Amino acid sequence: MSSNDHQPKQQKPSLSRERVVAAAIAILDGEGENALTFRALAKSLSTGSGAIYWHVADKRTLLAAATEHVLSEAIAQSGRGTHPADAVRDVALGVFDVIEAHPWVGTELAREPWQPAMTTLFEKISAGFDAMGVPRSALFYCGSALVQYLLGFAAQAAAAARHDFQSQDRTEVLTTLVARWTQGEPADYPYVHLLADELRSHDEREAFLAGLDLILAGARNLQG
Amino acid sequence: MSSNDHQPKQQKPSLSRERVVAAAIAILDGEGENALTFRALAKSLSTGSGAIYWHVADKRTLLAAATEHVLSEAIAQSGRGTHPADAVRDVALGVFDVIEAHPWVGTELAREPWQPAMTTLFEKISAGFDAMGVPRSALFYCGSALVQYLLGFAAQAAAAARHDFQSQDRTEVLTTLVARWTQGEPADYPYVHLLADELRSHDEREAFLAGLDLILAGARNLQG
DNA sequence: ACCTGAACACCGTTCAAGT
DNA sequence: ACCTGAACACCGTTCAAGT
Repeated sequence: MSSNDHQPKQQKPSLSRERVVAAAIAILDGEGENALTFRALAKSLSTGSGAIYWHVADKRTLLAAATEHVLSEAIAQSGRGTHPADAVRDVALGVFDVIEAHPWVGTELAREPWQPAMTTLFEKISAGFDAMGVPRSALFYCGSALVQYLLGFAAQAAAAARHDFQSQDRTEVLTTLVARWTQGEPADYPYVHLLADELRSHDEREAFLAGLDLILAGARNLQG
Repeated sequence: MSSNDHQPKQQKPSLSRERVVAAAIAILDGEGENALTFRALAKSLSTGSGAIYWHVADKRTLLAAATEHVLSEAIAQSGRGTHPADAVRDVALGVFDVIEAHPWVGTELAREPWQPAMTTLFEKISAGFDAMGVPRSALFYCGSALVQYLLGFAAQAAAAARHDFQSQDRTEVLTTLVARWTQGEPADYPYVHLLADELRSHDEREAFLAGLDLILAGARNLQG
């Protein structure tokens, strides 16, 4: 059509599993979980939807691969800290940060908790508890408890992000939540009403760390 | 066809929100989460799929109503115990038992944590922590931490149940999980390999209670 | 070996038409 | 007011046909 038609044709880069996963992550981050369909993915990769199946087995696998991509590096690099408890905190905060940045990771973890990266996480956490002096017989329970706390946060954060994404208004979402929260009679729900303001104004990271410290304190309590 | 054809025609009971929810629960319990479709539901109620929309707004609402139905009663009746910590344990165990009996409740909680029944749960838990002597300023964090631990268990239990449901063989599922679990080099994952046997043989209820006690011990630690 | 895109099976949801 | 069931829009996935 135009005069620069004769410049070398844009070499279409061939598809690969990495490019598919990268495109999936871009859609998930930019347009939300519901926007990820094989048709949308094919369009963003300028290919047919069937082509994707040559590189990933199905949507579950694709979601797992995307999760693994953003999670594994964060977990691998985490775990620093002079005291063992700090190292455990650092690992947990690594996951926290990933979920804040990519809420769909929270959805995926809540649905399919045992991603490969979670094994690395369990390893690091167990090492931390061991270094804290937790007896061998309690290591598994401590690790499991921390993982489950993490998964619970993931579920809650992902649900909140999904609602935010729909209404584009964080304050409105929180107001709605607090309204439902305080729907019961104050006489029947004194603590809920007492703590409703904190629900509205709490800092997620601070609450996350406070809960983490509860588990760490409980674990410290198990020292021989 | 047969001679008792002239008995009074089976009076077809009219539809209602309760009957729809009850039928949904029956499908979820009996045939699994994937079996719940509006077509299957309509068939089991001997009606058209459009009729259901007269009683429930959409599938999300239906799932929430089903969850509320099995969860609210369990939570309302729980919370007994002579010591405050026992009362908190009792509430948490109530949810544990519901999820063991109806794994789809775990999926739903992991996806949509703030069901109405969860407000009652938060109320009871907060009362327990207060009675344990947790300072007012830490009540919200303690309650949130316990809820998130519960949600994490819900996610994990539901995922396990989904896998069990597919392969009809709990041992096989566990073997596969442990195999993936111990896939890494023993030198790189010493704790994972050390604890793999416990992953295979652990009692869910015991592990759940052990994690719960970690949080309770941490909370007790906050006493003024 | 890898890509194309129409076709298939199956959803949730709507709605004109009935009673 | 409530029910019926075909129709619609939209999925994930498959597959014959191409290169």
